[in-house]
Amino acid sequence: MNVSKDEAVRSEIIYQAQKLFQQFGLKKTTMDEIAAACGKAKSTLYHYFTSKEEVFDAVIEIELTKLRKIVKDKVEEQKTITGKLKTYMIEFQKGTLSMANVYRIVNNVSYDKKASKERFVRMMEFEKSYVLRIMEDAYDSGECRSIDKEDLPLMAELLLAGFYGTVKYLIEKDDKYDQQKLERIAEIFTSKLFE
Amino acid sequence: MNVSKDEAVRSEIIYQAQKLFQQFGLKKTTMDEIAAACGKAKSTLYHYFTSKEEVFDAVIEIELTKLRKIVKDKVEEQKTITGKLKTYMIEFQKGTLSMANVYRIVNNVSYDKKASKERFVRMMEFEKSYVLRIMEDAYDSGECRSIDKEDLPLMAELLLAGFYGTVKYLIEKDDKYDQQKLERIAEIFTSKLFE
DNA sequence: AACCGACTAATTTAGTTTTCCAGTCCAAAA
DNA sequence: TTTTGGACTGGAAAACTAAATTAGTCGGTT
Repeated sequence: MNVSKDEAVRSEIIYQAQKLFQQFGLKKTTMDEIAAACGKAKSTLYHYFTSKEEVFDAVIEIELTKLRKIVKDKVEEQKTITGKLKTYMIEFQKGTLSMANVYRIVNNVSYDKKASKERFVRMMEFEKSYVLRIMEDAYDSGECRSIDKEDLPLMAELLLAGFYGTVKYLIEKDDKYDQQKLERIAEIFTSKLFE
Repeated sequence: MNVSKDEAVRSEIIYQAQKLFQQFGLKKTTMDEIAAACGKAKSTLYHYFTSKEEVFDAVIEIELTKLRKIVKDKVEEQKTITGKLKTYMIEFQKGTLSMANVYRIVNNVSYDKKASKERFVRMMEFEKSYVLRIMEDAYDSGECRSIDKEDLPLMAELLLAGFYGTVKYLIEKDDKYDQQKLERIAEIFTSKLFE
């Protein structure tokens, strides 16, 4: 055994699991199926992961890491705080739509409410800290002087919760997704809340 | 028969149903129980309402009417648009906490997802139009000139969806309800979004 | 016209059996 | 020694059934 081989197998399991979770979701994908897709026996999987949930979390982590990289690159192209925040919202939202597993976390599509909620909160904590850093950077370099620095954490929370609450409501109500409206909402949220 | 007698029976049914729905919810309250509480036979109820759902909707309507009256009185005490909007949010939210049936609609606690979502959307449409009127009045009397009048409907929607999305998220996360934080959120939402 | 009791059709619940699947164990292979 | 696979297990979920509830109807009574 060597470490890189070990890593390769792990990656293969995650890769195959991702495809299956993507299509069928956490509940309707079995460990036997993941093992079969890898050409291995189920018990082999348990040498690399302690549980099915852990496999799923690994898949989610990979997807989120990918998504966050994309979002980060786009955000960094922006110069102003409002440009950054607006870009963040639009790109993150766009990304969730193209990643079924992440979509399920963000929109609480699950069979295990408790676990799903925990994943959502964990993800949100990370996003909040990222948005907060964007805000603090802007604050430190002299933008948005009209806001108290100690209000920034609450502002970050409000921005995210408000934005996702709004998107969710609009999706529920309209039953269709409107890219332009989304941009308009992100615009209002950022410019009004933050300029 | 006379009309006022008819109305009295209707009211009695709604009143008894309200108490039962309050305690047990829509699903776990039976028409037999409502009838028994009224001292009438079940079939009598069907002279006044065509279905159990209709009784429930009547109860909701009564509760919402009461709540809206309270909110309206409080809002009218306020002079400024931000004062009005902040008061609206806080009072409406406070009201939902004291009315179990309204609470269930607002927070989507239900056994019938589709019906519950419809009730929620219907309620929100009404609230949106009320908030919009507050905004338009303020606009017409010269407040908030920095906003396009045609943006007001979207602003009303954002305010409500954002506020409720945020409150929901905070309740989920904190698992407890903080009156002061709620006020701070309403404050930021209104002052930042609207001042 | 307002009401009731008895009825029905349909849904819900409760109980049982069967199937499935996450996770373990042990032996064999590498 | 480390990795793997096949067989196994316990517990949970699915499928099915029988029994009980309950929304809504109807014919008759006051």
